[in-house]
Amino acid sequence: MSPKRLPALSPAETEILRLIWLLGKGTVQQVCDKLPRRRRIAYATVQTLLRRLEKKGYLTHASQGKAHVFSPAAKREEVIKRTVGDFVDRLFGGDPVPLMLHLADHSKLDADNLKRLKKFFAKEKP
Amino acid sequence: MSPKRLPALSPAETEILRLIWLLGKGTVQQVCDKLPRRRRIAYATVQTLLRRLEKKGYLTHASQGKAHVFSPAAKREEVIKRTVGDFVDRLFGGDPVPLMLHLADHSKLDADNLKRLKKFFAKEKP
DNA sequence: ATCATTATCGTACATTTGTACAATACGTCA
DNA sequence: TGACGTATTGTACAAATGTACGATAATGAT
Repeated sequence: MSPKRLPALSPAETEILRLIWLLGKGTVQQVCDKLPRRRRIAYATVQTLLRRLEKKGYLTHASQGKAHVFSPAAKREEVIKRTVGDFVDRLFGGDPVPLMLHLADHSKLDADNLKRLKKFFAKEKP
Repeated sequence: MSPKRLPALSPAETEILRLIWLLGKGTVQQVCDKLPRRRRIAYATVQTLLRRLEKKGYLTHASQGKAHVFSPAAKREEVIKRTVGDFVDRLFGGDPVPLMLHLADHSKLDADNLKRLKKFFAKEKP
């Protein structure tokens, strides 16, 4: 069967889920600590978002001592694909090319990344 | 002065705004007609979204006969930049490279677009 | 002028989202 | 084993979102 379509992620949920991916797994506290300074939200808020992510099927938790350790319950690659797909649909009508060109144009890419991208596209059949 | 930060776009609003960009300008009816079949929503709903986009500062309207003609009130390029930026922040922590690689990997690019991208990256300084 | 047509406006409303306090439970150390 | 410090739960709530009905107003044809 195809992986069932999970409910869409809200912006705030997306960011929290990203942090869990970054950590591999983590407690509320650990997620809080990873929050970028530009994005200060209360412990309790993070907790709610983690709960909601679990209810939606993106996370599971295991109790370790007093704390809950949340970990991914859906394949990151899949989630990314769907999320990016939805985004491209809404903003670009489903055509990824304008987005790629936009990113290429507006991102300050360091030499290293530039090389990776150059190589990637150089390798593609013409 | 820097262009003032408009309130964030909701997903549904984003799609409607895209259609206005596509049309250049248009009435509620015209926007409805451009809705992809995958996305059937009522006339009145489109109307509400257009009104909200206007209130937020993304659109203006001019009355032409009985109908309202909505047109962009913010520079598309700016809006795109901010919207994509927010998205990259939330899903990739601000690093555009994974998104670019993801897109390159998962999009079925036709020869033409591939060439554009190849050329783009080939041209960049090493 | 009147009627049918078609647009807009005002309003509504259930959900979701973002944010968080207060109360309770669980472990740990003395 | 009792107190202390965290962690979790339950609950709350205003604002935003998605969706749309009913009433009203403007237009064009007769």
